[in-house]
Amino acid sequence: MARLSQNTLRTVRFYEEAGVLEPESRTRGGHRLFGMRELRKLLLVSDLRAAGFALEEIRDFLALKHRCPTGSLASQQIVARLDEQLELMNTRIGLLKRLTVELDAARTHLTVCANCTDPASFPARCTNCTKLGCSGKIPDALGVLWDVDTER
Amino acid sequence: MARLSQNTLRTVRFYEEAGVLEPESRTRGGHRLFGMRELRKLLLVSDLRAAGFALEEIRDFLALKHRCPTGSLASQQIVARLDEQLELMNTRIGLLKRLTVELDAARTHLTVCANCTDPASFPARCTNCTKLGCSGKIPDALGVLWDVDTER
DNA sequence: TTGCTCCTCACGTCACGTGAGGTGGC
DNA sequence: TTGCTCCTCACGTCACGTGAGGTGGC
Repeated sequence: MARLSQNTLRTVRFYEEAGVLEPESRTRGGHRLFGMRELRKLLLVSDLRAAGFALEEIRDFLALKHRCPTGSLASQQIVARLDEQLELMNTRIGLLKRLTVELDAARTHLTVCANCTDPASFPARCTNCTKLGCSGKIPDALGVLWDVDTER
Repeated sequence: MARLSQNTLRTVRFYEEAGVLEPESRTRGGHRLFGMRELRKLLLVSDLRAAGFALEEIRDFLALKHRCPTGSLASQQIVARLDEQLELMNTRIGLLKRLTVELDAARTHLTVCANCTDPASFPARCTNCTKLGCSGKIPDALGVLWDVDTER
């Protein structure tokens, strides 16, 4: 289970403690035995964890169908939860994308403008820079990294 | 600082303990005083944390320029680190996107195919489903949620 | 003087990591 | 019988949360 899912043994055991996974049986010596169902569940759990969801949320999410009296009610609840999760993930994707743009701008500035100004004050002054790819101002992230006041 | 950066007071203090932030001075009573420089740093730190980086990595990253003898060396090192970080963030974005596609497929299946098969076995059988938007097979995530063997 | 905010311990929590010492199973 | 893997405590860690009890500053 651990190897197939790229997790550690400790993680699998911790998920069992948390009520997310359950071995289908045990060997006489106490070794846990899992089937395909639990493996597929673990793979989904790993993805949801990587997406930033807490174990408790995940456990509740997985238990939703089991706790609904009718299938159509379960279906409704699951759709509602999926909507919440998709929204959260989209905002996370948005944040990551904005940050990549910001860091990429810093990278561009450092590489493109390396020698376009007085080396002593690099990368502070770039107002009149005419190099290709230079935005003409210091990206915020770079200002912080270089301990420079960009004053925005 | 805390309010302006959408963090808690505890978080700001913890970042100080971790050597990431430093108040520019203290009032007689011990109150921390911060300036714009630290606020801008904190905003970057918050973004990097949200992107999944550890405080220690962030601290080292911020200290890079300070620990390089020359500006051009610092520039090189920072560009190298930015490249690593951008790659990591891109893989994270990829994972999130794949998961959104998967969960969205589950959502579609639950809403579009709600009544296209025997309600008792829903959402298991969808092989001959002709509804618009139905892929004809159960998305993995939905299989797990519905505790159904999709056998892939 | 009254409120509200900030201060410092200090213990709690979440999701695991990391040995210590022992057993299982091919 | 030898290796490698698994087992159960149990304590450590990271990034904070959450009071307890006290002071600051307008």
